[in-house]
Amino acid sequence: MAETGTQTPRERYRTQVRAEIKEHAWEQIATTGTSALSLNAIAKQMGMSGPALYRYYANRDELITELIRDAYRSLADALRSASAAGADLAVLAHAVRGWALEDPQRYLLIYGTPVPGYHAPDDITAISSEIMAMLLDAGSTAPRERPATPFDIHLERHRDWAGGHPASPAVLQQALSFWTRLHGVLSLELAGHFTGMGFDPALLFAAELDDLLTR
Amino acid sequence: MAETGTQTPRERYRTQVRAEIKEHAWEQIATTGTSALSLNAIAKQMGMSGPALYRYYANRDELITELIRDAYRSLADALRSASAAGADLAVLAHAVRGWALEDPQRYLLIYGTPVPGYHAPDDITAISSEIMAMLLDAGSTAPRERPATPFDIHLERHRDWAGGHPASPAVLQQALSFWTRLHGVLSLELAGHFTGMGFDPALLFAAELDDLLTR
DNA sequence: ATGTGTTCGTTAGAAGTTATAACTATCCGA
DNA sequence: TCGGATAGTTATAACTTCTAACGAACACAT
Repeated sequence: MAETGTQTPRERYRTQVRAEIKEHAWEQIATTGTSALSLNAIAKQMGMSGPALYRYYANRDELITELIRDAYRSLADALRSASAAGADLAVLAHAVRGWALEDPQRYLLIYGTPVPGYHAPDDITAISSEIMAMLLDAGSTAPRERPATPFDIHLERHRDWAGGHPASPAVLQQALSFWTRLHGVLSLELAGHFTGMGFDPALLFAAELDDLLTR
Repeated sequence: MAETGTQTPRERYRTQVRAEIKEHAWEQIATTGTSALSLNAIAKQMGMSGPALYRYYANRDELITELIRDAYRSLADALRSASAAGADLAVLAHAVRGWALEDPQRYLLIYGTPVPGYHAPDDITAISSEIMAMLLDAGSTAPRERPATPFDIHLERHRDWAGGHPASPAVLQQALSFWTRLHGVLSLELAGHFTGMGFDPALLFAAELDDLLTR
């Protein structure tokens, strides 16, 4: 991002082509899903022969990993700008939902069915931690008061994932429930499991969120 | 299932081969995921040439659809036998969880990322409805009493998906939350998003369930 | 018992895919 | 202006799904 001015022409061209490849990849993913992503098809769309693309991405996995990274970054950005505006968990929830509906396949690329054996590189899990930290921050502005649950006690002893965040176990639990509940509604909605049922998924989403926050 | 005695030898052989194909398919899915399922590889494993398999399944989609159908049936069976033993929602929840952990890819085949444009045939959605009905039955044995929520009012007017089940809106909502919450925890767990975080997903699952039932 | 038609499995092949190797052309910096 | 790095090409291998054409096996009726 910085240092663009000191790039050589070749470097500039290279990053530009890589970006264009990703754009075509996103288009293709949005319409046909990630499993049907074809490097060959992208190359043709860009007017070059298949193998030329391997100058820019070593293989299909590397491209997809880059897309996953970008997707995580995009989600983190959305949450960060909401957080910067002083958002509480309710606002963050609708930020997540809006981001997911904007491009369902992008959401599913992150939180959908993974290929067995795939392990995200460390920098991606770092973004994931950053997202978690934002949830914990938002939950800490109005921490819940309630009697300790068995899971609270468990979390007291297993809070490494919070990365030293000084949230109470109740807030830790709230962040986890926030994540799993919103994902529960969102992923079933995006996967089409509610189509034809008649009710409005947005209201179920709101109900689940409300139940969590007014606990 | 019935009429096995009146099957011709050819019919018997055919259903037997189809079953064997599915067994190999499940093996392959469990290790490499559904996206990497290869009809060719299955044929080789069975000692026959690739195209021979097309006598039994018209194409890859038809085989996968059959696997989805079997998975739904298996889940419905698990819930039905638990229900028959007089299970409440808590027991059903652990039945679902046990069933999912038994074969994660089988769960994800049903509830994971779908291929855009795929529509399940009617008999599969019928099984899905049957599962929903069992949740409503279980929730009706000890119906929740509580003030009506906005979502309750919405459900009052959009309850077609319940298929004429006489459950109160509160129970309808409970069944939906049951579904989405358990799926939220389970799918993230099965997708590996909790690995390395340290806490026990079973306890988060239990906490989410408890929160729903003691509401 | 002997046709006979259905069904099964084969090989051949088309049209894709990912990915590598080898070659050429282009570009950019020294 | 020259020369090495880089970009793109074609050819090829090894896959995939799936169709077509053929032969062989089998079950059933006469």
